[in-house]
Amino acid sequence: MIKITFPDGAHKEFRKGITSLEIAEQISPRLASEVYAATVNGQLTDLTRPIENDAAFKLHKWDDPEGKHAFWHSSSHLMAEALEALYPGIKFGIGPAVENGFYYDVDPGNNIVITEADLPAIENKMKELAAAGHPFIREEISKKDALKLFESKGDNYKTELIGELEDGTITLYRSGTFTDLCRGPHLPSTEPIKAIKLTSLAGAYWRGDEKRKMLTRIYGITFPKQKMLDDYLVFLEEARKRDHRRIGKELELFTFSPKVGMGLPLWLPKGAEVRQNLINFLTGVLRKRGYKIVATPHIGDVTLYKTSGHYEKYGADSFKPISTPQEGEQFMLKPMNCPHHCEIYNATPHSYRDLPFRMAEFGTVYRYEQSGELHGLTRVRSFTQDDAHHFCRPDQLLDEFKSIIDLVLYVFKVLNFKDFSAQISLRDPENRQKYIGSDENWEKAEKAIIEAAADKNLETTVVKGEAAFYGPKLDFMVRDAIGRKWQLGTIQVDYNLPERFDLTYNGSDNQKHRPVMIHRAIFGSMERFVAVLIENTAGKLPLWLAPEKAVILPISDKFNDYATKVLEILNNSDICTLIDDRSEKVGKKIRDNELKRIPYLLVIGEKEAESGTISVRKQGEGDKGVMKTGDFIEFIRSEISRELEN
RNA sequence: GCCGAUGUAGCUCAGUUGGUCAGAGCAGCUGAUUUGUAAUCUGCAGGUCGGGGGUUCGAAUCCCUUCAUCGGCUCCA
Repeated sequence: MIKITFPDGAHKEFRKGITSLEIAEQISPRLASEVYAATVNGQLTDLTRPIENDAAFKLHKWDDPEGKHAFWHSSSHLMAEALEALYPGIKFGIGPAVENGFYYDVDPGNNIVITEADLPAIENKMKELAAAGHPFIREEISKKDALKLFESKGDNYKTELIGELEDGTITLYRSGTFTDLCRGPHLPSTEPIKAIKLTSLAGAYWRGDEKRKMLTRIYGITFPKQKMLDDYLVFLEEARKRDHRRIGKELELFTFSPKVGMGLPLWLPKGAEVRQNLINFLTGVLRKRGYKIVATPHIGDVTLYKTSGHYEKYGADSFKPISTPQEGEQFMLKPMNCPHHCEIYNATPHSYRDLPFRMAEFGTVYRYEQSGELHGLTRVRSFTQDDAHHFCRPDQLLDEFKSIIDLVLYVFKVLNFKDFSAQISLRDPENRQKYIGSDENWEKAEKAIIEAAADKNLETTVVKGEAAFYGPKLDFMVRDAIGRKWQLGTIQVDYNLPERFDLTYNGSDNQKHRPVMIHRAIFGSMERFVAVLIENTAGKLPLWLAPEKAVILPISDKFNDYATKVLEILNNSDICTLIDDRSEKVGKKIRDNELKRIPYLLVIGEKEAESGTISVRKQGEGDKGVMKTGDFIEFIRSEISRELEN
């Protein structure tokens, strides 16, 4: 007998060799039908594998990420089986479970192109195979046999993967006619896979290398119940309505023009108002925190970027340098503000007493992003960073870094951003030539970031290979409406630019010393931040940010005079207000202005005109009752300061 | 840049196999109505069917090319 310990600490004896599925069945048959994987002694495993020793034990249902993972990974095998049936000779790359479903990278060969029109047929084949309920069978196999098996199928992608594996660690999973190299775990069979949707089709380079062949990636998602799939599709549809590109157009916030150029956003008056509100807010916060605001030009001499190292790293992928009538003179559109800021630092001498020097600029930069990378306001070729650089003594680095973490958290809190994550981005130890600077400085910088994040009790994930070329960073990521991650804030430690620009300060010993530089942005860029804000709020911006705070709706033309009077009072009180004096019914006016996401709708009719009041309706919430105009002004002001004090 | 898809009025979309297929709703402008908390009615105007080239007696529709957009990949200082 073996002792199985459950997550709640309870334990029970079972016969040696019992499977997780059998344990679940003994607990209840219903549970057995709802579990998809198990963790045995910390190891995620198939339900059908025998347990030979005492073990800590946990079953994974759909609600666990592990359960979904097994479900979707099995679904990816199921799709592969369907593909193999429909496209004989098709070759397989990798086919993992992802956050929302799964994909498989395939090479159909023979110049066959799989298009979206083919997806329903593949879905149907999957449904047919799933209904057959073939079991997933695990097999351990030697490297030699694995190579032989996949060579015989001509599956060169799989043999490449096997070639890199240690002998003795190779497992296969078979289901129906399909056999795959796979670590598992998998469902006991394809039977629980009831609802199937292949969602999209894309190209993906083999092993993520753009020099290698592009495979066809088929994305799909599956559920144990049709209802769950239906709900998911409704959710996706709702999310698409929050897309900032759509809302940006509906609410007239920003646009793009082919005549101006792709990826070059044009802020319309209302969008520019939102953007300016954010800038004003942040500028106020920065001043309180000892930042000095600076301003630099949109171009810089190429030698500036050769000094910083950016030219060597990105010169070829940038907007080409601008030539002048002067022979040999070349300027670049500013792709970042840091080199300019270094020269501002160098413009005056610095004493150790004056550090840290915090320099901030809303600096517009230009980067030649590849055409296929552009995406609404989140990925553009011209954007304004809320950039700042902290120049500090080495002994100040940690505190300075921590103060920036506080600042980011403060701003996110005011803006009610809850759903963000923090990522520590370190260099790729395998690929050191991608980075500049000494190993010693890199280690110091990485250590400082890890320590500061830990000190602030920030929950972080560490990703190697995501560092900037001059230093490691702490990035703040948020999700858009459909779950894509975008980097907003970033804090980066840099020992390299101070060297390259020969930045110094006089120490207490009257010797020259090298400051450390921290690059940081909170919003990241005004463009991306507004985009994420729109998607998070579905366009219902907080009052203080809304470009228009209220709209007056006279019930009929008879009250236009009074309405105009109220309009003037509100606008003179700095509450940006509109009037909707169309000869429409109030119902219509309310509907139209609700859809414009104007925070307050002020209905005015006979009663109001007589008593000098307004009838206040809050966007999305309905009638709030009658108020004196003066009280409304006070109310709006207090609402705004409440939001900003948050 | 790469793979796949899409592009018809300001917006959202119809438009079968090439032949009354240049259409609708919303928005806009007219006129009527004077309205009490999410859509009043009338009329009008709006498009070289993304651009260019080709096939054809005839192209929104088929082919080529180009631009842009969308979903991914790669990239993201």
